[in-house]
Amino acid sequence: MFLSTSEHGVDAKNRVSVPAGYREAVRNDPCEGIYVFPHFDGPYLEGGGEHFVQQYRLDIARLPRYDQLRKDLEEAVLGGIRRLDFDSTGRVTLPREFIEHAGIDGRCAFVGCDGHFQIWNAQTQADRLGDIRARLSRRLQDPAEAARLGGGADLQTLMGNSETLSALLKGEKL
Amino acid sequence: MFLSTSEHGVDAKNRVSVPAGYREAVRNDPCEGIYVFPHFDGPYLEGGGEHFVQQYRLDIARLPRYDQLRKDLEEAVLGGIRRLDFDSTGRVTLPREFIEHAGIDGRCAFVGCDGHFQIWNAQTQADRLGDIRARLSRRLQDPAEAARLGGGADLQTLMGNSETLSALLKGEKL
DNA sequence: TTGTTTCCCATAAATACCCATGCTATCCCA
DNA sequence: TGGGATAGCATGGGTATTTATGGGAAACAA
Repeated sequence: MFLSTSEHGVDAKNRVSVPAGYREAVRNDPCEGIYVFPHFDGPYLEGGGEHFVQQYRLDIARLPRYDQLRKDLEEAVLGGIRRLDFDSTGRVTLPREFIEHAGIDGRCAFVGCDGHFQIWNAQTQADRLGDIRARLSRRLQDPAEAARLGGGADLQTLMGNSETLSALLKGEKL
Repeated sequence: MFLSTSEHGVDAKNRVSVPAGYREAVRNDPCEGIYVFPHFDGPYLEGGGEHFVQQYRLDIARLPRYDQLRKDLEEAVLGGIRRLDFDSTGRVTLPREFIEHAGIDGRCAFVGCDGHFQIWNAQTQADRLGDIRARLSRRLQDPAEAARLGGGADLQTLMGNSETLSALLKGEKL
């Protein structure tokens, strides 16, 4: 999966090398490339492999057909997604509107988030990181917030407490 | 499937290039073209390939024979659909009434929504996108709304990502 | 005719493809 | 342990191909 952050240059043709580890993560996908869209939540792009798109399609398909949230997601997410194919050296070309949305000028940062990744203007991302760390530090001092993060139960405990997991372990289907 | 948004010019003969990726998506259909109709939900057209039409036929066929909803859908959807064939360079000619319905003047935007796509007046679509993003961003800050969209990772996802968990769920011991 | 549609060709811009270079971390052997 | 060889990665730039789009000739309908 997608892990770690790395910074890359974006050349005059809007090409950028996708981190080798990310390419490795999508090696078994049917197509040689990544799916990316301008995120609605801020000046950054979100992307991933086949599985990443499937997850959005699934989430959207679960909503009622004429639900406003569904229609919005279809247009903003599915309508925004573009498949970016790797060239022979593992680069992709960013569409101009993506570059504008993320305010990328020369350098960008890939931030791995397990099942997906983000692409930021390199400087913006670097600045954000400090704020994010400070916020986390502050928030997790609140026991209630800390508890949301797993509450201290490890897998063993979960297995003992969860009927679903127990069922699974007995070979039943979800 | 149909993904991504792209803007194209509509010339004096009402011709417009269908995005290459969309043509690719219907390559295996029996006919060289797309099916389009003026949507009842707003000033835009909706279209797709063979599969798109079949889906509507199925949905409608499932309704009782003399149901008003069925009759309306038959007339508005099935009656509105036209097959637009590609010319040798991948363009289609939009019927006059389609152009009027969508208020297209010079430029239009194709918005891919997975199984189908929409065609908007380019400016209208650009303006809407800003609103949609803002609405989504706002809505998904509400934990209740966010939860509708899948919430935390489900077990299947976790299983796909973690060898340890997969092993666990298959009954192996830690 | 006159207006409309279909087919064909021309061109410009955007995109994909190819090969070359420099950097760095790693390995191997003295 | 040091230093050169090596492999993988990031990056630069030239060329070919595809795509979008404009316009004209031929076929068709009113």
